[in-house]
Amino acid sequence: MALSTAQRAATALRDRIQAGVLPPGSRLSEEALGRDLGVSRNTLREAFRLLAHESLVEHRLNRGVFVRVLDADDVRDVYRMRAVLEGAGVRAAAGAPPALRAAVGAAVDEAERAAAAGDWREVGSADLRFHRALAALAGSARVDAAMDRLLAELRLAFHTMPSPRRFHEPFVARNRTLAGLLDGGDAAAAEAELADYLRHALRLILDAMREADR
Amino acid sequence: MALSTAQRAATALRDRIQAGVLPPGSRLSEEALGRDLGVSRNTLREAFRLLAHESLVEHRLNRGVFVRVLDADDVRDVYRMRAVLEGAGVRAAAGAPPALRAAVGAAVDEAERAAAAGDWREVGSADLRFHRALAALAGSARVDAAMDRLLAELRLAFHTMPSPRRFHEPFVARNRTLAGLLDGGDAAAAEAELADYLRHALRLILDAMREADR
DNA sequence: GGCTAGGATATTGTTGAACAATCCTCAATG
DNA sequence: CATTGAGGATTGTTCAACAATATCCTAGCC
Repeated sequence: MALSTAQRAATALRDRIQAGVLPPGSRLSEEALGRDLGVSRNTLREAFRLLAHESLVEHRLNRGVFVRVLDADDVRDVYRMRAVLEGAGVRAAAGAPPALRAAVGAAVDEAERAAAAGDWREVGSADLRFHRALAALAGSARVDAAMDRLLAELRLAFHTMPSPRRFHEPFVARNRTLAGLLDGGDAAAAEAELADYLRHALRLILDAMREADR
Repeated sequence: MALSTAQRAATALRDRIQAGVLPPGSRLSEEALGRDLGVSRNTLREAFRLLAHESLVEHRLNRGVFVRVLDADDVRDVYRMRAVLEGAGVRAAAGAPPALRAAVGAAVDEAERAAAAGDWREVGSADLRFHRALAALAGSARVDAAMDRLLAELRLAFHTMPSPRRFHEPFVARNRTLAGLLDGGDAAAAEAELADYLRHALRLILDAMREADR
């Protein structure tokens, strides 16, 4: 037992949330979930704190914990922060270790392979890996951790996307373009491409959210 | 009672940590602290989770929680992340709302007043406010939150600084310089000044840490 | 003397039950 | 229709107990 019971309960909940079994807005009843997962209320509460730390869940005093709901403002802010972290990575690309630079290209390769196979779910996660690799170029553990939290949050919003293909397909080519600019050492162009990419992706998500609201 | 018992316990512990009553490395005994604060072990554990979220405290399975100890690598990484967040703020300064830009200047004013009065502790916290205001120029709630966590972590390292004056005095003038460059709209110069400022501050802290290790 | 094994001790991890405090529902009232 | 209040459900907190794990000390060995 390398992990505590609370950590295992948190993992079980995290899986259910990201699989969509517990959709955003759901209230997580301590009694029902505790019975379901076979842990006591106190332990479940510790698990809740862990998930709250990851912003997957929101704790409201005396009202319980709820699966996080991202509104349009949240999504806009997530993209602002993405621009900060990924932008830092892109600017640091020239001086970054070869291993980190290679990870960027590898993620693009995987996305292209998955796209060719029509596996859009895998395209999505390769896309996340690509952008995580961009931020990692900054060479900071804290930037990496912040990026991970950010992407976990973003995954919540992806649940409202109707067609994974329509959302991910346009970005495979853009990722390739961006990786090419980085390899070529054209930092300014890479930064501009990244900024435009993020604007584009943000617009698609916001459109989908407006759509889903009706 | 707007705050939960756990939150109040966390506040009490946070105060003791930042006041140096509980120095980095201290083990926080559940029983002793629970008796001391008048809360149960379960509630204290919830408070621990909150502080762990702020990186003030570290939870090791089956060994308890300890006041966080920053080593040299941690401090270097904190400054890498500061460069990312504050750099983003500086680059966004031109387009930032007037209220946010005014906050930058106000923090410098306060630091100068405190320096004139010889209150070096207040100079230190005005300095933190200044840099928080820089990051805030990015206009992102998530950047603000990340910056707050970062500065809370950094405060832990400040405890090893022998002379607050020697550490804070040189930076009052540099902050003024930086604010001037921002007001003048010279973004590139401001960015360069920020980078050099951070290098300078990092070096002072690392020197002090090496000193303290003997 | 120094090292290892093993057990006593202390601390954390987890549980279940109990009660207090708070929120939500919904019917009765004006 | 808005308000109020009782009742029920859920969270907040405590307590006591036991299990699991780490730490420390001692005895025995080389």
